[in-house]
Amino acid sequence: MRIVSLSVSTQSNRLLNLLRLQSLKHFSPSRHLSLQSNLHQYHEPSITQAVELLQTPENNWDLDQLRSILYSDSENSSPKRFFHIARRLDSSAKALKFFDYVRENSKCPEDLPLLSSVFQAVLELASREPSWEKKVFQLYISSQEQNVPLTINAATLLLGCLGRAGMKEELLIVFKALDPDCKNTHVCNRLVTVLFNLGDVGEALHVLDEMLEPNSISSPNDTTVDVVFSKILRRDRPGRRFKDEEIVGLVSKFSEQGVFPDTFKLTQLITNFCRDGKINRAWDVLENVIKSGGYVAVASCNALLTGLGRSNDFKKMNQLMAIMNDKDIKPDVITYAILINRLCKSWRVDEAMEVFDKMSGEVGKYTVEPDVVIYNSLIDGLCKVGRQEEGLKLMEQMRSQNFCAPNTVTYNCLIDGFNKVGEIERSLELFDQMKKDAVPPSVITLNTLVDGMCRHGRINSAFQLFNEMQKDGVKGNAVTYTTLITAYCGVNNINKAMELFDQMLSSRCSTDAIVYYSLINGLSLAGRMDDASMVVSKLKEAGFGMDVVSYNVLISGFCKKNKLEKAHEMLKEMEEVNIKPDTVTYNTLISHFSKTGSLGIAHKLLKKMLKEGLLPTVVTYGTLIHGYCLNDNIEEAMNIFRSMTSALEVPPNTVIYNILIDSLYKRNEVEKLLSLMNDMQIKGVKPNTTTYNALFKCLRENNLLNKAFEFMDQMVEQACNPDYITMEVLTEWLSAVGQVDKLRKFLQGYEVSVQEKEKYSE
DNA sequence: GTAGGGTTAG
Repeated sequence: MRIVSLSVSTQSNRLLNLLRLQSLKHFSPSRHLSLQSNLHQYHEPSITQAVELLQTPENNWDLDQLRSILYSDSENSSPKRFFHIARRLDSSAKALKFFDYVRENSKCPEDLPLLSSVFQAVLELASREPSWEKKVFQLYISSQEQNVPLTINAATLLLGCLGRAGMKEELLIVFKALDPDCKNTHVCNRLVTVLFNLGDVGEALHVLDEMLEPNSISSPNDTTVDVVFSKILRRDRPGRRFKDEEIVGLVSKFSEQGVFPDTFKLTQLITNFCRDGKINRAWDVLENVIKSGGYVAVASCNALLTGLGRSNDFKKMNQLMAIMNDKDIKPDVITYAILINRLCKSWRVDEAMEVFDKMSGEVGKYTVEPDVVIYNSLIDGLCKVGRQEEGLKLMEQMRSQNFCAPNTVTYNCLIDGFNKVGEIERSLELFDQMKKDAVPPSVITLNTLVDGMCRHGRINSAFQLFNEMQKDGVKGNAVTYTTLITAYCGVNNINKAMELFDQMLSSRCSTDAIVYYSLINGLSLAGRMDDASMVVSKLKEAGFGMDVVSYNVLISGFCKKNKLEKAHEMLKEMEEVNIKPDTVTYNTLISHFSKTGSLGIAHKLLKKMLKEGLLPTVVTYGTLIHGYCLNDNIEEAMNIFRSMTSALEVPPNTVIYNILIDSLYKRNEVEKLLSLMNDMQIKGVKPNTTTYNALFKCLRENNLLNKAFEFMDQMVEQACNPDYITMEVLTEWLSAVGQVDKLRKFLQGYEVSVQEKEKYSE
């Protein structure tokens, strides 16, 4: 029955047949029983007759008739015929009786192939009967006792059965006892498959090693490669994972023998290595296959290009493109998309445009037609470097090409581009055009517009747009809420931020940790620590975790409110959830203790920080210097200032100078202050408005008018804008001494630059 | 291929 069903050409049967045909190549013809050849021959009346005879109870067998059917001529008593008779019996018990009959009527050793064939049929039948697990191995033992060798197919079947039954020990016994010429590729493939299924990767690799020996009769074929790489790629399979070097080693050894993973598996291997950041391994795999002359599709190269692109390795990308060119692997639209995208992401838009031009071969005709993705990458790239107008031109070019109409992403990129240069009106125009163009806006369109408006002070309009778009069916998400919450916190509208947060929680909008972090930050900066703590609880209830930055934010907030026990609680919690305090954590604490006069504790913290392997930064020094200044110990502050530059090579910045300069002004030490101003100039640290404010106050105290004029000129020269404090100090002082003219000239110095600034921002 | 936050010193 099964033979008939095999000839039915359903797809799965065709596949089965293909597999069988493939393994045929490696069969020793004398042993192999082909199910393919001359099927009809085994349905001839004599076979049916024999089967009918053998189906009757053994004591009813018509022995004469049987003998005449089976042994009348030598052509009749072939292994193939015997096999097909045995296989059509309805139980292994009946087949076994037949086996005994043949054994009694056969001459040894000439008739051994007959016995082997009948035994294969016995095994096949037994493997489909209840309690096959026990039967199959027992049958094997008895065949061994009778010195009947296994056919290749019997061996394969047996290995499969023992594997399925989980009988690993028996499996290896059977394999080791096989005749050497029976251990061919087909059988070894089955063993390897079975060992993989049992999770014994080590033993499977051992078998593979033997297969890979030179001149092995079981040299690997396509099935071997398929089995091995299927296992490697399916990481959920039982048994240990393959080591990277094992994978690369197998590819290389298979390649040497001229067998290769198929395109799909090769690409998967490369993708997986790249995803794990092991790009060199991916490279080795592809290189091995290419060098050994295996077929490599462009998809596999694209996988590697993606990996190389992610690590910005343009050198290797070019190298790969050269190899592809050499091996005549034609780049496709994906290849170009990868190159163009990576170049754009690295701000190398002109080179990206060059690649884009290269895609077109003959004039006006593309060798590879660019697609929407490529256009969008380029438009985004152009916008990110401030070339919005060129981006718009590309969008027009898209319209003139078939099947390449601008889509939502195209518009999103351009809208973001105009946002980034502050041209919100043009962003909104594009948004209108989008509607006319029947390009549907997405939540990203919404978020991009909301972000642009918020960043340019139009928070309420942004909120309005959000509501309108919700009505039009574009629902906001966690990103929308983050943007709005951050913006409202930024203008100190904490209540509105909290309101939005509650709205988000009560709507069924998806949330993530970032929304919570944003609000925690806003609340902490506003000093609303109880609210901040409440949001932290909600974050945890929602199943999210805190990160080091958020802990720092809270610690800073608690310190400023002088709630040290709360800050300490946070530190304890960090330890519990295994988040190590970082430099900012230490800086925050050191700053607090410096300011409150506990410089001893501040130094202890500094020591601990160093012990943890964290290097002090300019901020660390700044906090300590500020601490000593506040505690009226400017000498020690200066000591630290000097040591930071000499010993540890942390260059001071404007803030450091401002701390010292402000302190010197308050102590009215004008000489030292001026010498620091000089020091700044030597070190190339630019003073800012805060610096000049302290300086002018000090100069006024000491009535050093000419010095003030000098620095007023310098301030104009450096385009450092005065603020209301500068104006207050200078106005009071200069009008008191009748030098309003100088003040007027000072302000005139800014007029040009102020106008220029406005021109730029237009 | 497109969107969000980010702490510490003046």
